[in-house]
Amino acid sequence: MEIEDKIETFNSLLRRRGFIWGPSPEIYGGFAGFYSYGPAGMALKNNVLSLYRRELRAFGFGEVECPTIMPEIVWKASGHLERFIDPVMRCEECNTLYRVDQFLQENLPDLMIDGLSFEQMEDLIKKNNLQCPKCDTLFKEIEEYNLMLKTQVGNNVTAYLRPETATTTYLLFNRLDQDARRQYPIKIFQYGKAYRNEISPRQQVLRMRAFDQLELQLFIGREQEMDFEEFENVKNKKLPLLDWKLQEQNINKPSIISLEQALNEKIIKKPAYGYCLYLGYYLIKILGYPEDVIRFRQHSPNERAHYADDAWDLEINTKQFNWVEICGIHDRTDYDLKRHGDFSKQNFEAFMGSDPKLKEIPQILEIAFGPDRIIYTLLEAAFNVEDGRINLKLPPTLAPNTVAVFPLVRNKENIRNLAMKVHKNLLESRISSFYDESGSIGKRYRRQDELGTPFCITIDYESLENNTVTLRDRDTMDQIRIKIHEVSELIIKKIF
RNA sequence: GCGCUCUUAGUAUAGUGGUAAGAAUCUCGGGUUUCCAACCCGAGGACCCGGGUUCAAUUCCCGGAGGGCGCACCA
Repeated sequence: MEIEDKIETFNSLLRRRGFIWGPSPEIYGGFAGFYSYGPAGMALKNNVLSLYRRELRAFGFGEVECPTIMPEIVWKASGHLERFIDPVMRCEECNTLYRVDQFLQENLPDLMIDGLSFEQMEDLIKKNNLQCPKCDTLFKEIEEYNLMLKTQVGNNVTAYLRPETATTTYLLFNRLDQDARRQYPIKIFQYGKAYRNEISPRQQVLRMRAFDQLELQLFIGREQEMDFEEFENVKNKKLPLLDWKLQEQNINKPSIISLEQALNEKIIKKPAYGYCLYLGYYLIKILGYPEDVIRFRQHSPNERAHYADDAWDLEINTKQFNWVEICGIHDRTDYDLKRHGDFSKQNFEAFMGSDPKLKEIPQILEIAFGPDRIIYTLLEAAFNVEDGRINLKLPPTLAPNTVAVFPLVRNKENIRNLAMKVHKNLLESRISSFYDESGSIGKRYRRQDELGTPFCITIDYESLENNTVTLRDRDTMDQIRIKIHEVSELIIKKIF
């Protein structure tokens, strides 16, 4: 079969080899915006997550897990109830849906539409006899389109599935403050599902209605944001930064500059925020993305979320979907804790600076990863077709199988037995080994190449004589002979 | 959500108003095989869902679901 280096080949690989399936449930025709991971995809995701958990521990982060459903008051306080509900109107004739605020701004450019209530917007429509541009039907009433999924809990109590994990982390603030013994910044992350009722989910797992988030939070004082010890260690690191002023000039090539320079040129405001940019970059780099597919893109002031004072997206350049945001870094200020303090009647003020008399509400810096987007972009970046051979160049630590073991031929009992023994020994060392004896040896190598397995071990006739095996490298296809009793040790050494 | 378009084994496809929907790859069993998708034998597996037209629908028509593209949307 001819293997072509095309995006279609990649898309079918995702399904064939059990990375991503869907939309789920496939046997019932599918439900847009919902996908499943197969064994290979899940192994990859878990490997990324274990790596991240190890790294975050080293960077001083603790992990929490909160419920995915929260009562209405939480989302009132967070601002999501207000901001995640869009005013829309539907043409009764042709059923086209319009975003009311944008429609009004276009048709009544002299008026200030931002901030008007639903009733005020409805009045404007009636007064101006606005009609559907497609079929000239008059508009009637405004409906709500709620980007949050609503549900009922217990005796008809309204609740919402969380549209982000971050808010649920903030609700723990006074617990965390005690737990951390008031040492700032408090570094916490949460991994889990979030839900958004996207109008039209597309682009596979890049815009799902149920998706994973991995969100890191720094609770930090105003003084510490500007004088941040850990910034000193990273200030010379160079990052590809595309600030919004560059974008305004239609420049889309990022400047590769050090964080210190970015701070001096006022591209970023706070050292602690610069540290967050670095941390986001570091965690993405260790997954093995090539340098030139990564950039940071700053949000323009009107693109920012309701809670953000500054926001940069870490984006990956993909073949299929161009630049894709896989991580967002937000300066959320004291917005969240202020609001939750007000709504819950709690006092979240703490002594955080050098003045022992001055209490303040902590600032929050957030680094939000979309693990599903990481998995997709990582797979796409790893996908290669080399001389008709699919080679998924995943970093060895992340590959679903670390090693595969084959008997050179399957009809020689002693070769088979030795191969199975080698495989079993690897498993006993808790190395994820895969045993395969079906088909020709070449076919077995290719199967593993498609899964990104970095090493293949083959037991041949020589193995029977001198207890050695061949170790084949995925990328070079070169083989070396090694002693059987050194296999596990060597694999571990090559991987870590 | 609107418009256009598409939907056949796991994957990528051929084809048809009427016997057994065809080949590839794939999977399983067997044979062969001293290192990169080799070969031989045998087997398995599909017309997205619902309704209509018709003696007969996978095929034509309508609706739905899902995918792609464009528009809108994307904290």
